[in-house]
Amino acid sequence: MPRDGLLTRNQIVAAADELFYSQGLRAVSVDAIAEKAGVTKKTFYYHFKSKDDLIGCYLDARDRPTVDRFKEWAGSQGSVADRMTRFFSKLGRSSQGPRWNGCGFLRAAAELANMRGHPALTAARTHKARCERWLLEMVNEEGHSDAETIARALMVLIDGAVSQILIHREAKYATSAGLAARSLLSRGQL
Amino acid sequence: MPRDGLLTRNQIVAAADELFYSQGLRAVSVDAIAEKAGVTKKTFYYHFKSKDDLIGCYLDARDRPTVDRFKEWAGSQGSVADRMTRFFSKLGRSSQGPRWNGCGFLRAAAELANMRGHPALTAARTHKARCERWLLEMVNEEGHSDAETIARALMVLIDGAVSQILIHREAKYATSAGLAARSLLSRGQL
DNA sequence: GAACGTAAATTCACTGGTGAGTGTACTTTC
DNA sequence: GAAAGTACACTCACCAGTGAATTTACGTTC
Repeated sequence: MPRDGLLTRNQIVAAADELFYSQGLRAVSVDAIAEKAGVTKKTFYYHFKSKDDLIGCYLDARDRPTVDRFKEWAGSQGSVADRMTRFFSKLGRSSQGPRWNGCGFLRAAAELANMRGHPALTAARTHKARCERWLLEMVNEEGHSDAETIARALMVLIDGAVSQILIHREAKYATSAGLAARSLLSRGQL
Repeated sequence: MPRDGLLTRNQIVAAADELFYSQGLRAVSVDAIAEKAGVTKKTFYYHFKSKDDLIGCYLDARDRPTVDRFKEWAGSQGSVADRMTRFFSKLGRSSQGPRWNGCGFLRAAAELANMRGHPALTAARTHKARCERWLLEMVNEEGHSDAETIARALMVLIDGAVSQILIHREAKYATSAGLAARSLLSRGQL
């Protein structure tokens, strides 16, 4: 009994998102995703070329929402230093939720590190570039010299904080990252 | 034909190291490791309780050598800022080697993020704590206030740089991390 | 110092289960 | 009635882990 194709496809991606994000890419089988989506495997393969294809779509679907959440965390009031402080504070709080498992893009890149050309790596790169661009715009508006280097450093702080929290499960790494961000922005160069 | 048991065990760990680090944990089968080590699967299971057990041993074996390499990169001359600058410069260079695939501990933690209690997560935490302790000692010797926060921030910078380089395969993220480290250390507080 | 027994180390062949992906046929909508 | 969407049942490869038998090193005994 055919339902709306796009709806089915979205249900599959939603199921994949839950499963992949919580358990990892290779740990989740196509069967498990199909079952969670309430669909047979053949239907799955009607909508996606392969599991790798789905992995790419899963990450693509996560891109915008993630960046939007970041922007929301940072807010639009105050200096870049203020905004990053808020950002890291929110990150610290959010990371203590029971479902939090780090950055899906980072984890995908870690798991598929050797698969050059894999759609997931492309998606991760694209996403991280978009984050960095957002950071760069913020830094630029404030008129820092060497804004690109600063934006990259902020990106390093974000992913570093996420990684450390994932390992230790302690929010204090976000606080430390916030401190580093403030000191970076209060000078702008060396 | 029994050989020296410890020798065989080490050969298995060495094979696992190559395979796990280059391809990931779940991507590598016990069969592949046994074959690379020149041993049957049963011999493997004579030396290790399970694949998860081996994964833990693989990371444990990596701990000390990794920290030693870090110490060597940083050297012992100059201020902490100097040493971190050298460190990030070496990291940037090393990351461009053909075999480099990021941090094995981080990647293991990313792949097994949901496996609370897994030996790999314990090993990763232990290793990162050891790195952080090294950083803390360095920072303390220089008499910074709030040395713990600074050490944590340096740790964030290291793993952040490694993550960004893994994603973009560009060494410039190490340079940016070095800049952030210098600005962090040149003030020490905020 | 030769024969022996035992435990450590190893092998081959196997099992039960699960993985990704497919062939064919059915159903619904337009 | 054609095409889009879905289902069931299947293939074949691989995977983690095991059972039973075998080989070797080495300390003990005569």
